[in-house]
Amino acid sequence: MSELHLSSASALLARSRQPTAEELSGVPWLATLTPEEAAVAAADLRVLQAEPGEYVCRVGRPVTYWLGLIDGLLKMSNESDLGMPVTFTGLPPGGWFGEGTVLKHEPYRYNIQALRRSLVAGITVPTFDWLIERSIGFNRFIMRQLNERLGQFIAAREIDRLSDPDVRVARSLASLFHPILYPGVGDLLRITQQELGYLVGLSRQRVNQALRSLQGRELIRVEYGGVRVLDLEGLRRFRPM
DNA sequence: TCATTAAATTGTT
DNA sequence: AACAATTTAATGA
Repeated sequence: MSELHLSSASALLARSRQPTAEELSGVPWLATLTPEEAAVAAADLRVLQAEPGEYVCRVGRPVTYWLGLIDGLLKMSNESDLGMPVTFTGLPPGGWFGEGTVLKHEPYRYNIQALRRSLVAGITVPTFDWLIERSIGFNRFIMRQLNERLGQFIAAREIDRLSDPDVRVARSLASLFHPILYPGVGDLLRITQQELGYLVGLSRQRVNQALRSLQGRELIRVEYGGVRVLDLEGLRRFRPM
């Protein structure tokens, strides 16, 4: 996988463009704003295409945007002081991230890398601050987002401790289908078995085996280039027999 | 629109 | 890790 990264905020800016109307509909929090607020936010919104392997943001970089995913798939990793990857989280369409660091005006604490060609959206920090100061709906969205993400990170730590590969795949899928954090996913998640392997830390073969085990229990349906969830609760509760 | 070909993804060993 | 089978995407008549 290539090690491209954005050399600076200006590089990101140069490659970005204004979103189309269809792309705007993929931004879940716009609907929580008043028409006036939404107009301001939409005017500031930029989108850019991230290539596979490309870093959207890196640890330590100054924050210039609050970012979200419209289409594609990102991998979020958190590194310890020693540079050892600690937790991985998949980031499907509809997910927005970095609000914690944007709020505090601190450098990014995560690496965000595109697993495949992805369309990333962002608003500038001043606009983010403006919405926080002004919009009740936006604050509600952010508060719920922070709360849900905290729960997700706790779940991710538990998943890392699990030994049974089938359970790990089941729980990881369940967190990728989180309806509040990732409203853009729907019931069909576009992810290849290879990509899922990267996220869960398993070989593609083992992921394939786990997926058809889960399919055998009517929890999911394996499709070409994606997974359809039939029973989200069942995935969360899944235990090997 | 259809047929052909290449590329991506899956299923199996 | 390798291979065959399947699905999708792209191309051009």
